Amino acid sequence: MTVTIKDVAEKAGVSTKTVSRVMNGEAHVRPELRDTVMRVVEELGYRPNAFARSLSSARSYLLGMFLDDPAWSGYAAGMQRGALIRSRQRHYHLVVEPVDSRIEGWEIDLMHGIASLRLDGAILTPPLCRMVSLLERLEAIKLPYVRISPGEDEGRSGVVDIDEEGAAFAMTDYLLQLGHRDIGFIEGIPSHAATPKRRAGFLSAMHRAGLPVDAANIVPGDFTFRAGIEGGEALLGRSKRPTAIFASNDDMALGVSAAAAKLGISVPGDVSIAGFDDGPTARVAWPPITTIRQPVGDMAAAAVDILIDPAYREAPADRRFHQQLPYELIVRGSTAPPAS
Amino acid sequence: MTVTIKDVAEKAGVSTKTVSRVMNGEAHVRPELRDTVMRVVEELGYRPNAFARSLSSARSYLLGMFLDDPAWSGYAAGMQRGALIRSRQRHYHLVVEPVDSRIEGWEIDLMHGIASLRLDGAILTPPLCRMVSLLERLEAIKLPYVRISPGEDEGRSGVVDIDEEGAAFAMTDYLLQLGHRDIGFIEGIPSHAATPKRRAGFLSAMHRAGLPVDAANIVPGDFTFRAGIEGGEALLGRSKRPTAIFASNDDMALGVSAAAAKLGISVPGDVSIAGFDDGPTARVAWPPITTIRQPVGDMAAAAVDILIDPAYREAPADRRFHQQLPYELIVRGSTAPPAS
DNA sequence: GTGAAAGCGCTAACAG
DNA sequence: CTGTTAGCGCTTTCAC
Repeated sequence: MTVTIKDVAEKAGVSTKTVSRVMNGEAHVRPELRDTVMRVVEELGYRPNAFARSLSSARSYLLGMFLDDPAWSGYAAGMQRGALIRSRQRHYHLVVEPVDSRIEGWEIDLMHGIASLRLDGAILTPPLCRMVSLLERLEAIKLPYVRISPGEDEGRSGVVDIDEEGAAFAMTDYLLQLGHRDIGFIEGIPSHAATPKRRAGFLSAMHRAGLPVDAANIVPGDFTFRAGIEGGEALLGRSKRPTAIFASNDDMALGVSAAAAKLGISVPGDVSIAGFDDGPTARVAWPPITTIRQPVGDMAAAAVDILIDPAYREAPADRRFHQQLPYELIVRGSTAPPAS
Repeated sequence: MTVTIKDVAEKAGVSTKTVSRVMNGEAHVRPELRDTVMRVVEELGYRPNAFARSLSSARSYLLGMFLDDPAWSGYAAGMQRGALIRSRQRHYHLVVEPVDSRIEGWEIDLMHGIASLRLDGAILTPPLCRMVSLLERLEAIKLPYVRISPGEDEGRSGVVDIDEEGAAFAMTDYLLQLGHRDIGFIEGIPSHAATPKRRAGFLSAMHRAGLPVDAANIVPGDFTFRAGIEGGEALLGRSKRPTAIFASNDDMALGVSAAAAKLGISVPGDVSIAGFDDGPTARVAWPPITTIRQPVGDMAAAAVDILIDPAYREAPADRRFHQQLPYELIVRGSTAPPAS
């Protein structure tokens, strides 16, 4: 049989409540007693039963991460990894809930799943973090949540993001510094808040440089490699093609790179290519992709910290629960000055 | 307040035990009563509290997946995704436990983490599935586990894998069919069981074709892109270079591809490149990588099914709990007949 | 087929 | 500072 709190209490000659206090690091226990208890805990190899604990207290020590990413991209994987690791450090467990919002009834499914688990909080990743009906449901059951890069309605909950627009501006500016004037841009999927922001950053850098942006230089995309190929072919197939292409994420940048290879256009000799995210794929390309590093792991970890903070339930709108993490411009081999 | 079993029992005019029986799909309930109860459950939106249930019964409806993958490759992500989705279908939850076996004391940490959760079972992925001391610990606490591709000691538990050797043989054979005779091979990380098996498959295909394998044609690797670059440079930098290179996974194949690009060697014109796994990176390369599709998602799902099977606890060595899933040779653009 | 009573292992609330 | 008393919400006996 497994060791229970009673066994420990008995052997240590104290009440179960005292053991409980020690295990939870509460104050008001004499240091000597605490040591005695800890020793017995070690001896017996006692581990509190998480279910019993959750049943009698309000907390479950369980956090949820809701993910709607059919492609299961490096972005989602990195988020998960970051949240997982931090959760463990803080003695919480993470329950990842994959969601497919294309399927009718997904919200109800999701709510059912979490209703029985009594999560202490949830992390909402894009694009779920923008689905108001989901937010309302969570609020209705008073489940605290933190959104990652929602891009709007930021007072509604804790938020972790980066300065998407600033980052896109910085990348565009970098390309301009290299001497590029005719720059193509491939957009992300419209459901993500990052999409308009990255475009805005691109446009504002172009405008600030006094450069016109030909409408044909902005093509739609959806963050997939395939979209990058198609966008790349569209941009590079024109008679007067851009000397640089900024794709809204790395997978699309790789697609552009593939399109260039197909067309016999060299990178970065004939065309420079930039991505966004610095996901796992950006590094396994040749040439490696110049990109914006988005600290997805740290972002997820920050979300965990916010959720665990006891003060968060009281004041979810507090400024300190809105964290913007730094991005970084990573210059690799896919960008160079334009051919003269 | 949330709805409890009592509320349902009261409103339906039955005992809590009857509600419990209905919720658990037990026999011995009159159909009409069952319907009444179900209706009330719907009306009230009742969801059983997983903690209360786990506390009083033996089951937790929680499965663990232990992952030791510092690189957090597509392989691990795919496994996770497959297990996650199947777990939800079966009304279980999956608790992913990332592990870093390079850190002293990881086993104890892991055991602590799971002790409090009373998992119903665990999925062990490579290379954890080969760590005997871990297996012993799990057996000591009677936690059923299923191993993914352990490569040895297969009677010890349920196992899900593919025919690694056969797959490597098939790939090599395909390259031979194309006309290649001088084929380089890059090995995986030694801690994975797949590593010697893939090499064995390669060697046996070469031997069967009556071809000698120069020792210099087999270079070490560790499944990373970097190792692929290094291995590729080693193989392609030689005066008499191989006309094809078979890397033990996709990331390394991409590394070879990058090395070839650096050296000005065209793919597949001058050298053919093949990978293994068909992970997310294989498709975002140019040219796309010819590879072996390993159904990682299905493998993880199969592991979930085995763990949930009530018969598994009794007879973990039963043949039906050893499943070998089919692999598939995926021909893409990175392979072609050798230049004449 | 159905129900009553007794916990599962822990913590909250209150005493002392 | 420490202990006692009640449950948390469910399932398990074991009656009926």
